Amino acid sequence: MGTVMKFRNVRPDMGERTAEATALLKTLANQNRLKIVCTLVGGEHSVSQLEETLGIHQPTLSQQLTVLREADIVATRRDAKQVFYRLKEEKAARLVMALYGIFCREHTRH
Amino acid sequence: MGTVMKFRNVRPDMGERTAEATALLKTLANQNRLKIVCTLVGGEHSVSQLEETLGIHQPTLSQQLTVLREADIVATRRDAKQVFYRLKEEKAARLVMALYGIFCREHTRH
DNA sequence: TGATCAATATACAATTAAATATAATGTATG
DNA sequence: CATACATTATATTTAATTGTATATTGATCA
Repeated sequence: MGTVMKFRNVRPDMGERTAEATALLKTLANQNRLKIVCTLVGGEHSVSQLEETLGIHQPTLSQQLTVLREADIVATRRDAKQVFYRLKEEKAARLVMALYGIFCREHTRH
Repeated sequence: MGTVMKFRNVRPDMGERTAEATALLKTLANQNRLKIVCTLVGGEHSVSQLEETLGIHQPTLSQQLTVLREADIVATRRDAKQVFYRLKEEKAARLVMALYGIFCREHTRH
């Protein structure tokens, strides 16, 4: 109760996995990239769709998509002139869902 | 099925909250800080306990604790010479628990 | 075929921020 | 006031972000 929190029997030592976890956190710790990934949770989008939906200008968008691609978080499919992006990494999708629960619903404490 | 994922009916637009969310992600997107927060999920620790447990040398530890303090993620309590840190921000605790679920259990796709 | 347009990607440069080691300083206790 | 512990300052290195310019790729049509 109060503000202190304890989860004594869960012990998330996270140990060896902090490297992997922080890598994912870093990749998503950018407003543009987080918006992109959130959008892709709803299904694949082309670059121009993302550009219009998010209002991120094209080279910036492409650069951040490259970051996500190199982090293996997204995959692409080409259809004629357009390139469609989709989520590939389940961990990223799960993290976004968790963020959604934390930030976009008010404190559903159980 | 496959690698493509869709959550059509969940729509985490995240909208206005990306700023808040990325701020938290950024704060945790550092191995030292993530280890500290993971440790604190198990209850409060003094700086020297953290130093010993995590093997982070003392000024670095103190600097990262300052970052966490300024982000309002931890709070402190002084007992004689020692300062004890504890988690204060529930969102951070919830995010760490989510990370634990994602990285420290193998794919509990239920 | 080659000129052209539209969609996407890359290169580069400039700015700004992050990380961490070393050193110096603060502060409570005994 | 000496000690143990904790914090802050400084300096250096390294990385992230984003704008502008340019390049690539695929489609279209004269």
